[in-house]
Amino acid sequence: MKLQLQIKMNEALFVRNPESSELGKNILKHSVELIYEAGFEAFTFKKLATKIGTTEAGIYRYFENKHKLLVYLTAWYWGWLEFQISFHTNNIDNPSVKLKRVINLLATAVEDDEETTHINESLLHQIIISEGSKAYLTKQVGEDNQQQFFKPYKDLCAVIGNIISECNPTYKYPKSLASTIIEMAHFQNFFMNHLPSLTDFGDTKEESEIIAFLNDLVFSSLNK
Amino acid sequence: MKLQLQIKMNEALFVRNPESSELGKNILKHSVELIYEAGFEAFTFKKLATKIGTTEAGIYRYFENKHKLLVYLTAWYWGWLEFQISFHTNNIDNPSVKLKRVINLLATAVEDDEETTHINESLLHQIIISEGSKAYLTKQVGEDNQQQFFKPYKDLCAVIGNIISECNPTYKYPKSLASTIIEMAHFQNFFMNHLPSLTDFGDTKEESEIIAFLNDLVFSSLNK
DNA sequence: TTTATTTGATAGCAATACTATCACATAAAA
DNA sequence: TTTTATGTGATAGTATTGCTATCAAATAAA
Repeated sequence: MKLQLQIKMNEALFVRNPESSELGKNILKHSVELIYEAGFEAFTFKKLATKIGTTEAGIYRYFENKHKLLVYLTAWYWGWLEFQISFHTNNIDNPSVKLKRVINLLATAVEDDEETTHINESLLHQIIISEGSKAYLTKQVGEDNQQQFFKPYKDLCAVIGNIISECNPTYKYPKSLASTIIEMAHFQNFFMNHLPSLTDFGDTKEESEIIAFLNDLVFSSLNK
Repeated sequence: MKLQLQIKMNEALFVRNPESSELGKNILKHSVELIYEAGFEAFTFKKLATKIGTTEAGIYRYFENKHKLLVYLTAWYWGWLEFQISFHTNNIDNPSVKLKRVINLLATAVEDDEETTHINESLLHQIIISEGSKAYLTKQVGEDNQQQFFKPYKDLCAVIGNIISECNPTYKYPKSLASTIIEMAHFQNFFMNHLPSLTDFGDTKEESEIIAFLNDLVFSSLNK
């Protein structure tokens, strides 16, 4: 059985639904690869079109501009990750165990699941680390937020915040701690690989150390 | 007495030293204002030139491109902040008191010190919150780092890491905790103002709450 | 078989990101 | 006082980016 994971995306993120056609799926697939290779600043629809073998105008039929495409990809990622979390923490009663599992999922490089989607989750994970914050660090955050573009991110944050509150109902900052975990799972990874002196993991460059750091951080706060 | 605070900048960041001429200082002053108003993506040398009353080519005589200018401004900010920290924690023996003071400085909106420099520190602080990470979240981090562009940031992180180690010599992640404090002082501020559901401060939007959160986070970790 | 949908191909335009050149003013050096 | 160096202004030009519009061919649905 080959099960198709379909993530319901916000309609305002695209002009034409990229999941609805071959070209659309190609745009998603190759944009992930190209952003990964070239970085978001150097990424253009022209280059993407050439890579796919279509024209610039063809891309514009699906996405208004590259910012919307980036927001689409990040939203997809957060939706996908929330599914992964609900899947992997299913049937776990102990909220601390659940939270540890969540931290693992956040900070672990994902393997590409070739069966389920045309998107390479492993590359996308790297993109989220390097480019993810650029989706909201803009002048238009307000409007984008009003259009619910960041709902998947906020939902995920709420889910984690709830697990935190389960661990310790008196803890005062569940949402801020949740967003801290999410951001730091990525930033410490980026720092470790590119600006190692900002971390304590420069020598080994092991994800497991980031996980240990985050666990220490979180459970110190919750078990005071 | 009017004391001139001069921050020694990395020579590779500029073509011609902007501190060395009136036009140069104007570039710094107005670029801070323009990036603040328009955001970094919409900021161009053309617009800056028009605002100053010079030409595009005039700006290029000082900065190779807008990325270098952003890196310059962030480097300046971190240098300035390290000075503020060493100034305001001078003569404090107790490392915990020192660390609290540091968290305050990181998370508090600075007032512009019109006397000392032509740069509006208050606007620059806002720029660092919204655009700061774009200085290093690029494909060229490696080369930029080799040229020591991020030294002021790394130095600041080292300073804070040392205070953390003074507080608790057995704590295993002083540098990662330091970079976490720095980043979160800014990100929680950005979230509070633009994506409030990612924080616990959406109702009040008070900086003091971010400070309380960071203090709780840090001293829970250090006083286990 | 008609009609709607999707794509490819081409054109074009305004803005961006630069580089190059010449001339003028001014201030320091000879 | 003349020479020389320095900083700025003005103009021009080019490649790329970001985006819109139009037309025709191919394919699939009605």
